[in-house]
Amino acid sequence: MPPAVTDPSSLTLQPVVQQSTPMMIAARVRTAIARGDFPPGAQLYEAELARQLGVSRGPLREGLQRLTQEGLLVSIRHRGLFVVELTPENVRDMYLAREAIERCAIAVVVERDPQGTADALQPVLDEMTLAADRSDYRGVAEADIRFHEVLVDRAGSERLARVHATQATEARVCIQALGQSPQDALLRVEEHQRIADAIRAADGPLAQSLLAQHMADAVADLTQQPREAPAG
Amino acid sequence: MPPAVTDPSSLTLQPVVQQSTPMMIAARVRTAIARGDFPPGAQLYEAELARQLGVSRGPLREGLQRLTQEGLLVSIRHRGLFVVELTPENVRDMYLAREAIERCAIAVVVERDPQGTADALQPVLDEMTLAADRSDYRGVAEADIRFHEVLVDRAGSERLARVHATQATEARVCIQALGQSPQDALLRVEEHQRIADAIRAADGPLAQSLLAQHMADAVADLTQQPREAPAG
DNA sequence: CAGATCTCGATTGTCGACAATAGTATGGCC
DNA sequence: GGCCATACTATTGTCGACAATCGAGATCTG
Repeated sequence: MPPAVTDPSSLTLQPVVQQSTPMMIAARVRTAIARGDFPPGAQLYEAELARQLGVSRGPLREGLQRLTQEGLLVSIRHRGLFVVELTPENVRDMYLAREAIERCAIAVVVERDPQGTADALQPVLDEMTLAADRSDYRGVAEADIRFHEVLVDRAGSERLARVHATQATEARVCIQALGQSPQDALLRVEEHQRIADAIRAADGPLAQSLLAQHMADAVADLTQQPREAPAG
Repeated sequence: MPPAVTDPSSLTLQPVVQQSTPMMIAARVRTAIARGDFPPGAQLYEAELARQLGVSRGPLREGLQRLTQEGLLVSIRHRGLFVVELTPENVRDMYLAREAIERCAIAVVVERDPQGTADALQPVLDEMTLAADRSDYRGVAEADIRFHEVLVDRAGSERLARVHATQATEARVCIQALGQSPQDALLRVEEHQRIADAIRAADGPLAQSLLAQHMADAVADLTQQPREAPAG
């Protein structure tokens, strides 16, 4: 056999299209919802969406079914599909589920590769810090999401990642629907930094309890219930 | 206003049809897969399935999209839909995700209502014991699933429950594809009883570690890797 | 006879049209 | 004037048909 031009494993030219159309549609709509184009409670009209995306209603409906299965949309028969509402109860449930997944992710990465994970987390933290310094709350929020995404991805679990992807979108919806103050942003950066430090130190329980505190703070903010304020 | 016949909240007569057709289709197919009608790796043919269920391919595809989103089916473009394979890696990942969810459920129920949860678990345990006594491994497996379902439902979280529903189906597929020995059945009953006891004692960490051990045992069985055998 | 190429069948992917339903606006009645 | 019944409209739910793609078997060539 004549020698190949290069090692086949190195030129990895990826397939042109691999994922199904409904999957891509779901991704698009998910992003749009996360961006705030469709606020919580808004109805999604099939005909218009299909027109905008340049597809028929068939594939569109299949993609929307996926988002409904994820819980991002709620379907009312013969009425339509609506973006999930952010009731306090819903928010608490969202963060409960997120905590379940991320606690597991922490346990795995601490066991597997705490250093590498902390290293992967650091650039995200730097970006978050930068965004906080220039009062770019949107940027802080995006980095926040990315932090948790990186954390879960590092666990290397397909299922954890899939569940978390849904939760991250819901989290984005929360953040979108929420203004932020400078002290909140700084607190958030601080919390994430501590979690990363605990992971680097391979202290799973500490990282998990810091995570829980972080989540509790976020829920308190979102549900507008005053958390225990420090005296003074 | 004349007094109502009875308290409206007590006569809860549910709507005739409320859930969407794709949702019902997904439930049917999910059950069929759990029952073993479609073994792991089998292809699902749209036309035939649609004919059997008495619906068109449109709604059927929408329902199947849900199962694909759940991870129970895998889609290959222009090839078809296949039931997920039970590779060792897959099994490990499945149980990792299950453990994440159920640890959280335990934490919640221990905090909330350990007694009530233990009481709700007891009949399932009794049934499991009975099944084990008469060597009804299928019955043991069903009770096993039910145990975890009750546990998660008791946490009262919509998201946890939804994620777990998927995982329970995958677990059913595992169990379906697995023979059992008498000593395994007895061990399993024992493990579940201890978890329930720990929950009744409101000892969250103990219950969680027992759960972890239980899951590890199951994975060891399923992946056919010998777990550390007690000497003797 | 081995290998590659071509053709055919089956299955999936996509679309447009029709039917059914819920909400809305209008008209009539008390 | 207020309330109920009715017709209408917009949207969703469903279906059948057509197009695109892949795999397998047959065919041809060296």
